[in-house]
This record gives sequence, C-alpha cells and structure tokens, in this order.
Amino acid sequence: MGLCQPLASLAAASDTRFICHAGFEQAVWELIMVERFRFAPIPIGRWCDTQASCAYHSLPLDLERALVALGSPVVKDKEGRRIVLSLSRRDKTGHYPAITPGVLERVGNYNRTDVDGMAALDKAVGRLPERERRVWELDQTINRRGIAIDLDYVRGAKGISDRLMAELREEFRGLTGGLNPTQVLATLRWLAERGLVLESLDGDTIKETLISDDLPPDILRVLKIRATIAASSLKKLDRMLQCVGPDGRVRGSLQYHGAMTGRWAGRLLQPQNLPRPTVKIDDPEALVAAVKTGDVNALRPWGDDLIDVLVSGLRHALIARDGTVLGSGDFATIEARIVLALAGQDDKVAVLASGADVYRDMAADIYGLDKAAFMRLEKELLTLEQKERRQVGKNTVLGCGFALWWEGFRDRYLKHLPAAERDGFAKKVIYTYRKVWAPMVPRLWYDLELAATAAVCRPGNVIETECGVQYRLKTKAGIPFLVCQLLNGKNLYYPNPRIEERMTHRGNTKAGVVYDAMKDHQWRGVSAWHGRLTEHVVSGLARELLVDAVFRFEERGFPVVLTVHDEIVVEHPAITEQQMVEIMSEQPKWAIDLGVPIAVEAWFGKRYRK
DNA sequence: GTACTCTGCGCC
DNA sequence: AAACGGCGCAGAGTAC
Repeated sequence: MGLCQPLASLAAASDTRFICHAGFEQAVWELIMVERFRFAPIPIGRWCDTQASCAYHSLPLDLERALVALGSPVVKDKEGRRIVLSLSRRDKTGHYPAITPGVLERVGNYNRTDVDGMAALDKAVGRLPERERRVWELDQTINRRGIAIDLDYVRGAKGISDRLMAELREEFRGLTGGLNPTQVLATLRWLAERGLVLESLDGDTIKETLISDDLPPDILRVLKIRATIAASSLKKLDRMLQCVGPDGRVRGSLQYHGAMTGRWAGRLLQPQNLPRPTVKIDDPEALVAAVKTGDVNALRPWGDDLIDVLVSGLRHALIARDGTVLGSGDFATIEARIVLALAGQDDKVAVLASGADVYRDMAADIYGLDKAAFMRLEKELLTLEQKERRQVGKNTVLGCGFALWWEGFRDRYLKHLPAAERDGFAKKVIYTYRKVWAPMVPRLWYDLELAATAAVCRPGNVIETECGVQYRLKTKAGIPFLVCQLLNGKNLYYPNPRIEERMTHRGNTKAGVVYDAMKDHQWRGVSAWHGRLTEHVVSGLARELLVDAVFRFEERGFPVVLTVHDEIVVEHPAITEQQMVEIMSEQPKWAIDLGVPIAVEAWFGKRYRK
C-alpha cells in the first residue's frame, strides 16, 4: 500500500487537478478507489478530460490517434494491451487469468505509456475555455443522470421481436437454401442466379424493384424479408438491456462535442436515431400494455406489419421515472432559419417570423403559382397535389441551404418521379432556390469560402465575413488550425489546413482549402468547400442556442436527460408545454441581433415520443 | 481472436 | 460560376 500516501494526499488537495481520457480514470477512481478502498472522492470540477479537449479541437477522440494527429511519438504496446484486456475476461472455466508479477509488470508498463500519452496530450492541446468547461461539466451531469427505461416494456418487445425475426429468418433460409437475410453479397448472388441483377440490397433499391418488376413469389418474399430484417433498429432493445443500470437508467449515451460543430453525438444505444413512428399510435399506454403481454397478436390493432408496430413504439421505452414527466421541446427548422438570417435574406426571414407557411412560399416559386392565393388556402383544404407541392417546397427549403447540387437533390428527393422527369425538375428546383427564392444564400456560401481561403493563405490576418463570422490561422499543440469564430465567440477548429488541388464532382480539380478530420475512422484530408463551411457555421450556431437553453433548464431546476441536436428532453415532476416553449424561446443577444426567427414545438408526457 | 473496412440504416 | 451534409451502430467480410 505504498502508493496510498501520495495518492491520498493528492486526492485531498483541493487545488490538484486530475487528468483522465474519456472519463476512464474517473470511473476507476469512483468505483474502485472510493467504493472499494475508501479514498476520498474527487469532484467533477477537479477532473480534466483530454478527450473533451480533443473533441473541442476537432482532433481524434481516441488517445492513440490524437497523438498521431499531433505528430507525437507514440509507443504502441499491442501485447500489453492484449494482456490488460484479458485480465477482465473469464476463460472457458469461468476463471479470470492469474495475476503473476510478470503480468503486473506488463500492465504497469502499459499503463505508464497511457499516462504519458495523456500527459502529452494535456500539455499540447490544453484545457477547455471557460464556457466549454461548463458545457462539459453539464455533459457529465447529464450522462451520470441517465434516462429511465421501461424494462418490462423492453423485455416484452424483445420477446415479440425475437419471435417475429426468427420466423422471418427461418422463412428466408428455406427460400434461399440456407442464407441469412443479412448476407448481402450472398443474397445478391442468389438473386442474380434467378435472373434478377441488383446493384445493392438497400431499401430504395428493393422498393423500386418491388414496384417496377413483375417478380415470382419467392423472389418477392426474399426481397421483402430482406428489407424488414435490414431495418435493425430493434437491436436497440438488446442494447437497452445491456446498458441499463440497477436503478433502471441508461447512462453514458451522449458524447460531449461529438461533431466538428460541437453537437452531442449519440453512444451505446444511440438515443439520437430512434426511428420515427410509421404507424399511428394515438395512445402510447395502450400499445405499451399490449407489448407487455408478450403476445404477438396483441399488436394487430395497430397494423398488419407487426415489426413496423414494434419499431414505431421503440421510443416509448424511454420514460420518466415515477412522479415525473418528460418535457420535450425542439427548435423547429432551426437550420433553415439560421442560414437565411445569416445570409441577410430578410424577406424570407420575415415570412418565417410571421408564422406563414414558408414551404408553400417556396413551392409557389418552383411551380409558378399565384403565391398570395396559394398561401391563403386553409391547411385542411389542400388537395393531394397541393400537399405534394408543399412537400417539394419543404425539401427545398430544408435541403438546399448548404449548396446541395441538382444531382444530390434528385437522388435524395425525386425517387418517386418518372426517371425522365427527374433531372429537369431537380435543375429547376436548384435554380429557383438560388436565383429566385434566396439569392443571398449563395453569397453567404462563397463569402465563407473566400474568407476561409484567405485566412489560410495569409497567416496572421483575421478575415471577417459579412455575417460576422471570422476566420484566422492559429498554431496550437504544435500544428496549425484554421479557426472559425462564431457570432458568440465559440470557435470551430480545422486541423492542418492547407491549399490543395481537390476533386470537383465532375472529376476536374480545383485548388481549395483541405483540412484533416476523422472520416470512416481514418485521419485524412477533407475538403472545406463552401457547402460544408456553411453547414458548420449554421449547425454550430444551432448548437449554441441549444446549449444556452440546456443551461437555462438546469439553472431553473429542470434536469435535462437527453439532447437530440435541436431537441431537449427534461425530466421533472410538473413541466408543461408552455414552460418548455418559454425557456427555449429566450434568445442570446447575438441571435436577437441577427434576427433569427425562432419557433419552439413542445410536448410533455410519461413516455418519449415524436 | 482482433482490427479494420464496407454495406446498410436510423436520426437531425 | 461554384460539389461530397453531419453523426453512430450492427453485421458481414477480410486480413492478420
């Protein structure tokens, strides 16, 4: 126990900071050192997480890759790692490996390289600035608080899901001579042998094939089962059971500053991509009661496709603990609002602020309609065609703000049109958005890209854009960063910016800014083209609005349990819709000055829903 | 076994 | 005049 003394006094010294990476050492301290060995607890305010600093600077989140990105010499100890991992696993007989002096030394050396790495990272990257430090502490609070799960419901749903899935898998196996629906290549081969050559087995391809081709029944069935099984969101049920703590709450499902823009990313069960319901659920409790019976047939009132029913009810697994309700609010179409305000597209900002239907305003321009008349129609009285046109307007407003090109618009939104009409219509949409509806927005794109490029070319200069966003070059941690300062002072960091020839979509090359980022788990060059820069600024500002609102909820005694980019969920004995709307509608000065027209939609209830 | 890549799917 | 949105998870397939 020779180690006790220095550690014990360091833990007791309130001015000593402790460094961890991804909260690991923190968890060890809490669960082993405090609970088992009775050391003094170290409050959150004395911990510094090097992963949080990496995240804030857009560096890789894992220690090893972060060090590589900074050009630090990294000692890889693969064997040490293997041994450390093996110590927490039982062998076939259910025993843990023996801890010999040799093993201990190996583990010690491995830990030493880890600690050295952390220290190097802490020294190079530095600590979070004041405001981000507060966001991170809030993140720790939310992640430790967790969110309650209805375990009976999850178990009931899993029972039904397992049964339905097993039946489908068995049927698929029978039809294909033993294949599993998840075997993409093998299934494609099987289909090709029967004369159906497909490029992929994704949902869109299958949907189109089912519509356009006259297929024999076995192939039809194979495609349908494949599409059902591939939508694997019900796997989240297993994840919930795996992650839930003894008190029925799931913890650690949010990653601080997970994206370049600072938004939280989802982890583990990934609560940020729970499927939206496809079947109508008027009374969640009725569905929940049916699921809890574990009887497959109890789901029939909600639809014939029972998997769809289960998937639609998946969100209801997240609940408010007894004596409380969940309150949820989201900033409606916040990114479209911010991009128009930043661009100074004042007429459209006014349309949004008035509460008028901006999607119809867009559609009227695309289809050449009498705008005033179209806007005046009662929502309930819209014909099917008018509703479809409004939907196109909606896709345009939401999709085109970040320089989506016509091919992208076509592939994303026009799958339902006859192939011959798609290109022409997509071009018309893009033209109308850029030239007619929001001509200021393209100016914003190019302004941002020009400024970013100028900042990279002229170190030492601060390049201001018309909307007030600033770019400059800065060296930190021994490498250069392009720094983008948002309207509230928050920085976005682009590591290793340089001017490089980069590919355009037509295969030409053109010089522009490239920076390094994690892409598909690789640290590699990414183009800072105008659409991406605009999206970063806009998402970044939306995140700032969200963070401000989260602070307000916490300050006023409404504990936050989940954030989903533009949505906040709190758990409280008596939160109301009005309170959600009020708290989220308060705006920081920069947003008021910018004139972002904010709209909040809210609900409350016992269960999470959309 | 472990690590990595690719396909596919979900949300904002 | 002007492109590729962001994110994470599960499973298969491959290489070592």
